[in-house]
Amino acid sequence: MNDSLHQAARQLRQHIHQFVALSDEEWHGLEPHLSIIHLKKNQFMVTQGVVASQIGFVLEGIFRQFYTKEGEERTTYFFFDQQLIAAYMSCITARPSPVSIEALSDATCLVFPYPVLKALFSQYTGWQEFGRLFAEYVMVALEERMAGLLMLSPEERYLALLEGDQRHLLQRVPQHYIATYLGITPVSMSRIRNRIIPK
Amino acid sequence: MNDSLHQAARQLRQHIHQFVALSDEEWHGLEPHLSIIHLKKNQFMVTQGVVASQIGFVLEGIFRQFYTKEGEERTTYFFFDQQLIAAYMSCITARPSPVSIEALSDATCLVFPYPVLKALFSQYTGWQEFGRLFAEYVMVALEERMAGLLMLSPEERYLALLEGDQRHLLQRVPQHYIATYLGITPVSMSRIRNRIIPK
DNA sequence: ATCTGTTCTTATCTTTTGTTATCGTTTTGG
DNA sequence: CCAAAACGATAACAAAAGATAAGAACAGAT
Repeated sequence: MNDSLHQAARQLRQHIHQFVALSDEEWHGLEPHLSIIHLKKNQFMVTQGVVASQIGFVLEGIFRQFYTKEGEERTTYFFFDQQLIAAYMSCITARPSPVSIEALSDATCLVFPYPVLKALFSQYTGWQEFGRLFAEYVMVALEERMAGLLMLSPEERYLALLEGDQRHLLQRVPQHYIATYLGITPVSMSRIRNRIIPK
Repeated sequence: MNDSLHQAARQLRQHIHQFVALSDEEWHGLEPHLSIIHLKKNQFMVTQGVVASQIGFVLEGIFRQFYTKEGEERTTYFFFDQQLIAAYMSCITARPSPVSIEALSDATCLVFPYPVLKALFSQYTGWQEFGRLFAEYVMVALEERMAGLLMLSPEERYLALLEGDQRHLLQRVPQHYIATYLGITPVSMSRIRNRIIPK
């Protein structure tokens, strides 16, 4: 049974390796703090208003991150397989999370506490470097997201999604979540689809 | 004459100190690479399409960062006194910058090459930590910017600006730049102002 | 298999925003 | 100091998006 934990840990290390090559010692600083959680569809991993303290790594499943305002939800991000998942901003700032993260399917995650990661930052240069590179990675993603919202029309944003890497993955999420991700209403997105598909 | 350079360097060190306390040795790794540049109003500090390699620190002046698309410009950020200024994304990714940065007034900056900073990252733990904290700082700012664009109406975004820290500084920049910063046209922003001021 | 709730489309109506053009006013450069 | 350019407000019209509601297709649960 612990096999699955070890295998998952290996996957996470592989993922982190894309950012930085950690020594075995550095890696072993994190490994004992890993555990696996299972979530049912529609279960929350992070709840708005609570200070987030867990970092996850998606082993299986789909998640959405969203803001709520006057009962209306706006999706800001989708998380898929083999991705780090967290209300990272809340972890960093230690302020209550403005967003919730919800499983859109039954899901499995490897998780560990952010305080552990933070301690590793100051303890090991490899982890400190990972912290920088990961933050830079998120930064670039956010900049592109912001630029899209500012520069592209709703139709262009939809088309960009269709051409993106996550094209096929997004087919598994309800369209009204995608609509709010694009900053428009589901009705408006339906019109856009209608306008485009005929081609 | 070198006095001004030293004084500027002290200001930069003070600014960086908000992120991390550098040892004298760490600081001296950067100091020799600092220089001062003067820009005239409307002069570009970073040009779209060129790989940026300079980090600046605004000593005096106002700057705007903007995207261009089919001749239309959208401002993504304003930079003021005592702020680090760069097409950081371009520096990090070593890809041509999608944005330009333009002085909106005669300006003075302290500058240094990004490659120097990058070398300091791997050489000193203090600098590595600064790299992480700075990236995290930018990340949080971008997340808030994105959330604003996704969650707030144009009018709410304008009101948020009026209540922001940079309230007074923004009075010195032409309104049509602010309009594109909010993701709307100058005409639309004029309507919003009209709608609001009567109160 | 049926029932219930969700999801998506479509239609209608309203509101908001963009577009274009005009007109004072201010700023800037020669 | 003057002419030209830039700036901001406003009006009129067109285009796009939001709100709401109705209905069809689909999935999940009992």
